[in-house]
Amino acid sequence: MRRTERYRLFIDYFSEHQPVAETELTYENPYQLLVAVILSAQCTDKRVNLTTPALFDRFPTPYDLANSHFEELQPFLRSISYPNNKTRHLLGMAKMLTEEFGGEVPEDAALLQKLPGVGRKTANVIASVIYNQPKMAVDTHVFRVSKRLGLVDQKLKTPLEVEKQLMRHIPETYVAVAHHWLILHGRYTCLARRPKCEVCPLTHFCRYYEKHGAGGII
DNA sequence: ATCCCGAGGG
DNA sequence: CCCTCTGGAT
Repeated sequence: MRRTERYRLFIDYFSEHQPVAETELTYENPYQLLVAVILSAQCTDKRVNLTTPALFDRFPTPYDLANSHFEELQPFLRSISYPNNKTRHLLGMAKMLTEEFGGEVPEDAALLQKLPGVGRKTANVIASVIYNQPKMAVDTHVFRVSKRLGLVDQKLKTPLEVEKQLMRHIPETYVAVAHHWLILHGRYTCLARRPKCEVCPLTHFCRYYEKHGAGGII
């Protein structure tokens, strides 16, 4: 099957069954989403959402965060992964945001990536969700699922390579929603360890299923 | 044991 | 390219 055909089947299915797909992180403004996405590295959204209410209550603006310090902030992040790194990231991010960007979250992905704790994936999420830019953030789910489905070469080794191939094939107007489709599919069906092929609606064009069959283990 | 909407540093 | 960070869920 040709690659363009896989994209058509993928988009057709989710357009029909999941026309609206958005992030599960809870946030009320760009600053809050930026913080939430930074915290979400190697951590479930559910756990981030348990952490952020107290955090946003104590630090409602980047200025509050910038005026804090490690010992005060770190306890808020104790129950998520990499609390020490993320404490440093948030403090550095807030400092740069307030000192260089007037407290506003920048729109440009290249500027976003200058912020401590913000890599390409996080920058693309912000640019896409907050500023409606056609950016594909490649996280662990997008990386795994797009390869399994055969949307990109299975041998690709970096998220950037996967991002480029996806962007080459997905129409701009579908990039944002397709990102969330890949996330949702990876989180609830195409699981990393034991994908639920028996209930997956995409097996008729999935390269992973074609190769491993039902119940195939990685 | 392996993974979770990664980033930074070597 | 690799490694480290590092809590919680399965």
